[in-house]
Parts: sequence; structure tokens; C-alpha cells
Amino acid sequence: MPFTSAGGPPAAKPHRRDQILNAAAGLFARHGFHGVGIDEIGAAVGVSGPALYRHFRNKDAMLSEMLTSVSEHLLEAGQRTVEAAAGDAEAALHRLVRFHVDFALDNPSLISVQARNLANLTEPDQRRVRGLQRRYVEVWVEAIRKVHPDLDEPTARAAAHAVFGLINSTPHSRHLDRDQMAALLYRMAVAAIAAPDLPSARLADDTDLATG
Amino acid sequence: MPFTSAGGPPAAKPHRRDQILNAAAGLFARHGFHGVGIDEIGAAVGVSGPALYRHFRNKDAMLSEMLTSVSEHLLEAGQRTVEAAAGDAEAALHRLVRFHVDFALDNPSLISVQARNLANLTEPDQRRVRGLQRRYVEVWVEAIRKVHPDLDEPTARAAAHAVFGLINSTPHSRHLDRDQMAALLYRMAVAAIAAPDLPSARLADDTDLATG
DNA sequence: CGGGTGTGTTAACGAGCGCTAACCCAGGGG
DNA sequence: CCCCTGGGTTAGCGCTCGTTAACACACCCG
Repeated sequence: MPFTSAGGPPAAKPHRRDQILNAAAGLFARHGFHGVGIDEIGAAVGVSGPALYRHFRNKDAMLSEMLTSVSEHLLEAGQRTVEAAAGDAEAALHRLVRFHVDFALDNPSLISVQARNLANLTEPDQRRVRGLQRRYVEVWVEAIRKVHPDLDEPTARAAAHAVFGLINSTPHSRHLDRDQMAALLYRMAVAAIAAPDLPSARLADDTDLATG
Repeated sequence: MPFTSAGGPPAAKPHRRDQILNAAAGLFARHGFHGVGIDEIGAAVGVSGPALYRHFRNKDAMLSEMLTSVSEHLLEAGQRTVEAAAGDAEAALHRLVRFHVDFALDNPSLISVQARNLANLTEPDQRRVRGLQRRYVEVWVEAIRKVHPDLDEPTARAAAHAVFGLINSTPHSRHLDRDQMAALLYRMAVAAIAAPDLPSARLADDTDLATG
């Protein structure tokens, strides 16, 4: 279980492989996949350089495993979250938000890497990860449309992406403590999801928006 | 004027330097700064390889100029947007949203690069860009707090970052046409900004959120 | 006690890439 | 007419970096 479980105990001590993945995630998040060398990753876990090849086939394999496992985790946990709300559509959506907020706050590096470095995967791995991500988005789209049935699917999908952007913005702001941040993101996300459903109203009114 | 002006005419034809920056922005956005070679950038504008050194001191200079000019543009245009709404706080905020949405939709590559590749700048350039970004955020924070005076500053700042994340999510979703997307993002952003101000209400109610 | 397995080390190779060197040529102004 | 300037070419250098090779050693099982 390589993901921090939001306040749980240190959970034994992850052994090498996971230790390496954690260090690599942090470095990839800060400097990008190509901006980090094998030696730096090794140094970050106290071994030096090529020792990593005892644990991974190559550098790509680290990124691959990292992104694959995070995508799998999000999908699986997302599905369970919805099921756990059995029937109550609104609760399902709100729990989904809650879950994603917690995950983003507890794993900012993984969020960054997944957002920024998908393109550095080999093509088959990329397809696999994209597939998992698509299915995760699908979970959200369904949850959103159950609460807001008059949203067409493309709009719901775009809204889901936008909410991910909102929640995943977390690596870029460290001004609030964790719980305040979680509460803020939760409220903003829920409000944003509800927005496209509202009466059109003030889209073109307050002053003339067409001319600069 | 290197930025597409939201539907305007092709605007003469950008000369080399800008042409190169545009191509480089697209490539950096897709593959990351280190993932793109000089030769590829050259090829993208029809010249090959080292010809670029007639126009830029080195590869870093391209990224530097790209990010500096986009930050300057955002700050300056953001300030003008607020001034143009002279006095009307709500109009100012909504025009700010409108402006940022338009910019993000018209310059997705620049948005991506600015978000992903800040770390690849030399340290002095990085400071410069960060300074400009900070001042742009400040414009937003002031605008937000004029409309929602009971928000403390850190919260307003965090909210601003979150809204940037929401709006900047645009490179990742191409399901709607431009105008629908603009309208959607505008509504979601405005609703998200208003959210932290609302009565606490349903934060801990619907089903028990504490236990997983 | 002795060898296999797992994990680490250092040295070195080879590819890729940023950048420079050296050369070329179109075109316009004295 | 000539040369200067601006923008292009190809060849090649040197460094970085991913990866492999060869070796070392701790521990455990028979």
C-alpha cells in the first residue's frame, strides 16, 4: 500500500522498491522526468546510481509503475467510494470530491507527476494509464450526471476535468494547513460542479464583455 | 504582440523569433523542456538545428523569454482589466475570470509550459517570473477580497490558485467547442470563488465523512 | 562450512544533445 | 561592383546520462 492513508500510522517502513518510488516521485515532480538523473534518485535513498537496476528494469519502468499504480488506485478507490454511497447520488458525488481532495493533499508529488509526465511513458504504458484515467473520469461523469441530469455528457466530462484541475492545484499552494485546505477545496469543488446547472443569468450582463 | 488575440485576424505573420517561440511552446508543452531537442524545434519552423542560435543565445533563453513575456502579459493585462472596471468590484472580478479563461483557451501551450516548466529556468529568471506571477496572484486576491471581504488573505490566495487550476485544466479537455468551454469555465470559476464565503452548512453532514 | 541469492559498489561504454566552428550565400547600400 | 550583414548549412566536439559489466560481500539454507 504505497499511498499515505491520510493520518494513519507510518505503516511499517516501505521496503526499497517503494522507498525508491517515493523518492523518484518527489524528484520527478520538482524537476520533471528528464530533469532527474538515475544517480540523484539513488542518492535520495542513500544508495548510489546503478543500484536501482536491482529493483527496476530501467528508468522508464519507475515512471511506468508509479503512474500505473496511482491510476489503478484512483479508479478502484473511486469506484468503491461510489458503491459505498449505495443509491444516494448526492452523497456519492460529495464523497468522491472528498476522496480526491484527500488523495491530492496527501500525495502531491504523484498528482504532479501524473499530470505532467504522462507523455514520458512508452506508448503501451501510456495507453494503459490513459485507459485507467478515462475510466476514473467516467466514474465522475456518471456521479455528476446523476445529481445534475440535465447536463449533457461532454459538458459533464469537461466539468470533471476542470474540477480535477481545481483540486490538483494543491501542489502549488501551501498557504493553509491541511484541514483548512481540504475544506476549502471541497467547498469550491462542490460549488463548481453545481454551477453549470444553474440558470444562465449573468453571463453577458455586467458591463459589456465583448469589447475590451 | 505574440499572443493570439481571441479571434482577431492572423495579424501579419510573426517573424522568425516569434515563430520559433510558438513552435517551441507547443513542443515544450507536449514533451517537456528536456524532452525536446534543438533540432526538433528547428525542424518545426522549417530550418534545421543550430540555425536557432542566430535568434537566441541558447535553449534556456527560449524558455526564459517565453515565460517572462507570458507572465508580464498576464500581470499587465490583469491590472488593466481591473482598472477598466473602475470601482465595480464584482465586475472587476468577473472580467478577470473572463480574461483568464480567454487567455487559457487561446494559449494552451503557454499555460502548460508556464505551469510545468518553471523549474527549468535559471535561478535569476525563475525569481523574475515568480515575482511577476506573485503580483498577478495579488491582483486576483485583491479583486476576490473586495467582493468577499470576510475571506482572510491566505484563503483568498489559496482560492485564487485553485481557480487557476480549474481554468488552466483546459489543455486536458477538448470535448467542447471554444465558446461552450469558455462559458462553462466562467460559470464554474465564478461559483468556485463564491463558495468559500457561503455558510458552512453541509461540510460534515451527508453520511459520516470521518471514517473511510 | 560452503555456495547461492540478493543487493550494493565502481568503471566504462555509447548514444544523444547542446553548442561552436567554419563555411555559404542573398541582397542592398556606398 | 563589392563587401557587409543577416540568416542559413554541415561537421564535429565534449559532456551528460542511461545502461551494462565485473566485482564484493552479507546472509541463509543445506
